Amino acid sequence: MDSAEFHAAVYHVVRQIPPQKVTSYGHVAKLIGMPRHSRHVGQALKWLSPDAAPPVPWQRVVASNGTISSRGPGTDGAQRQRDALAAEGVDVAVSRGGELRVDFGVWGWFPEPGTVDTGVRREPAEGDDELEGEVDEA
DNA sequence: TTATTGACTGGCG
DNA sequence: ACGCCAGCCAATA
Repeated sequence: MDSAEFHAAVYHVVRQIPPQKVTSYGHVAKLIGMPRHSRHVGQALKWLSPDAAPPVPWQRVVASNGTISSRGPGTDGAQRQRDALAAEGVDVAVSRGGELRVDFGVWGWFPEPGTVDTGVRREPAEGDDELEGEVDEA
């Protein structure tokens, strides 16, 4: 899988996160079959253009402990993520230290790998004709 | 070529 | 709860 496919897989999976649900970078990495690429999931979302169509609900991906990474003092990314989540009804708690976090027990979405469509089926082969309907069975 | 850098994770104290 | 560290691996410098 090259970089473009990795991006595509990340976007495809992230787009399947239901509204009012959140998951972690690490879990997205697992879902696309690359469990050690959690950081690159973040990169893929970082590089995502805001006017992508269809939109990618990047706000539904947070760190494995449920917190939203600050991305540095001078940035507002975490704030925008909180706003985006709040806008769709997700309760984002704010700790005393100003740390943003969501309760995975309530909002978590962690399906088993293989139960979601990664958008990457198999290597295209000669005469590999396929009905477009059978992308998933679960 | 090697070194550093992450929208990270998991373990240990 | 919090901090520190090792592992991780593509992109950058």
